[in-house]
Amino acid sequence: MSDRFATRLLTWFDAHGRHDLPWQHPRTPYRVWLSEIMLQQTQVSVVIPYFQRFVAALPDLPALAAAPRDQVLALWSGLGYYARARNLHTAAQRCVELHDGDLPHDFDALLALPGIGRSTAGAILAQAWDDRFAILDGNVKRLFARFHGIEGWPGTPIIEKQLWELANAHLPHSRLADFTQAQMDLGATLCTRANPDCTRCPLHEDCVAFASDRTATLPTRRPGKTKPERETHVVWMEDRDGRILLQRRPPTGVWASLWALPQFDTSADRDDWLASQGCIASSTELDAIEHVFTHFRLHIHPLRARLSTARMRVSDNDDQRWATRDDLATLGIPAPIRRLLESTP
DNA sequence: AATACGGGGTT
DNA sequence: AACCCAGTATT
Repeated sequence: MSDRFATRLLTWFDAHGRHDLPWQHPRTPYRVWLSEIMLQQTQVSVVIPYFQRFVAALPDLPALAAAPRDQVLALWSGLGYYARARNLHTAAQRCVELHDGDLPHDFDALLALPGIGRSTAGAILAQAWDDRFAILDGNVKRLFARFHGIEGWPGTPIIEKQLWELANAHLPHSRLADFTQAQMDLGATLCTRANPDCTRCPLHEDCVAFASDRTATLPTRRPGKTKPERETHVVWMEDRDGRILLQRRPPTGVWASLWALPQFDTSADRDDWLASQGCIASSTELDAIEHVFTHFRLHIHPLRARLSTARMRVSDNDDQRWATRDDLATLGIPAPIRRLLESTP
């Protein structure tokens, strides 16, 4: 049986969909997987240069599995949600151990890999193998919330369950890769969050939101909440040769395992640490940097300190290192810290 | 069921 | 300045 939704969407896709995304040529399971992970909560235009750089450095799954963790994080640096990079790396190694160096062609085996949930597993199977699985990303949620007039924030399990059922109900029996891509292309180009272009939409005749003039209020917005503010103090320490002291962040929490500046909750803690570090020739407070996360707003107070000696008592190790300006490009560094280090003379 | 997890784009 | 984006893992 042919679903009008799927039929019309596929016809539209052939004429107006995106057929030139980098992960579509060639469309291998590895490249599909990598793109799906990078695209989690991240816009296509942002992902493209990262994807190109990543596959140039690590062109296949065994290369990724064999790469040092720091290289993977460096390739990810600036994309955010760094657990994605660590999970990707771990999953690649598991594929080498368990699946002969390939991504498994099996829903449950994909789901068992770190970083792959229900939607990404479906996306990989549909895109790489034309298997009949639904996805439910932001685009698909928006499409079906509007098409069927579903009220309620899609973040709640009740609404999400309804949307999964609709996504499955509209699945065609062929062209699953194209159907998957078509939903995302429609959501990205016509059925956009703001000002959807309904007159050009192949589905508007059957769309509940269009018929009832509710495209502006569907899908229902997330309930608003005020963000807490947090403060942190960092020390930008330079030796006489201009090398910068970096410390590895703890393995969990914000910026897990990335290289950042020594960081303290209070200026008193910072000063205690500084006093223990030997001869400081000079120190200057720099302007605070504001950085907004999903769940809080962080004010970073940098102190720039210059050492009168060539190097400190501490030597390079796995959690602490003196980096030259050139080294910064090869390391995984949080975006605001990188901006600070690279924008200040 | 709620929260943690980045960074950038859009309006 | 909100709000959102090709979500997943943890609690």
